[in-house]
Amino acid sequence: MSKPTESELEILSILWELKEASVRQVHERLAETKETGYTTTLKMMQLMHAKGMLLRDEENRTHRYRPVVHQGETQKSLVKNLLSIAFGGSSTSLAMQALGQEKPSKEELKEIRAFLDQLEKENR
Amino acid sequence: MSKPTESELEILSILWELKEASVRQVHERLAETKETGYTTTLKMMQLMHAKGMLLRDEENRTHRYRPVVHQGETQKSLVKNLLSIAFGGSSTSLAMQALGQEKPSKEELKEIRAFLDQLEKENR
DNA sequence: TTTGATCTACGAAAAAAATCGTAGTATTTT
DNA sequence: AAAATACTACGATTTTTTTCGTAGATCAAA
Repeated sequence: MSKPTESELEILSILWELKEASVRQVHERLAETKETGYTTTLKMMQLMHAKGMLLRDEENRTHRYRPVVHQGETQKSLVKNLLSIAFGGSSTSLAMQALGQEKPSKEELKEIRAFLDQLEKENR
Repeated sequence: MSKPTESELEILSILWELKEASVRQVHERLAETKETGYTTTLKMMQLMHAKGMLLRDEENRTHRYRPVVHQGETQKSLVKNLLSIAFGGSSTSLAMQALGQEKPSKEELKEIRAFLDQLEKENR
């Protein structure tokens, strides 16, 4: 599947969170942070549906949408792309850049360390 | 400064690596992975120069370009953006996603662990 | 049952990004 | 010095993405 555009991603993240939603719901969320018309959101979601990015339940007059791709897969390809295009492929520097930005909590630190141990173990 | 587009980033990363280059050099590198015409690259770089993203040395007939923004700053804003738009702000999951993608070497693992220790120390 | 609100569909336009051809010069090669 | 090659400038077009108005249908409220 082709890479979602910036605005498609905005919609996707809302849907990932809500699991499923109407255009109205998505639009309301979008409008919190962004000046945009209802029909714009509608069209956007129709397009995404046409592209196969969203599933649509047309049972009721108010259609309900769900994302086709899972957040994890999308994250993976976005990271992959970012990695190659801006970090010269170095996941280490990307990771550090991220962690420096939004400091992890104690629990998260633990989690990351465990993850690193895991990686190291596999690596031989 | 506004966020670079995908193709602008491609050019930027080449320039970050070479520090400074002619259109021809950049184009040659681009062409390795991408089907594209010379004048397209030229125009692109002229545009980026006009936008203030690239410096241009016009001393000689063959102009030489250099990036204005540093890789680090750009990485920072890209990560920030990705974090909020696709990872719900969780740097931990972004970091793990990245590290899982491109496994770090032993040295890098060390580096990351040191970085984590550093973070933890600061955090109190 | 009329009025108003809410939806979808759809066409079209606007805006943003990317591509490319041509012209005019300078430089190098033959 | 003629011919081939390498550059830049620039306009224009194409492609992609985003925005929005209008029409028609359904539903809810007065």
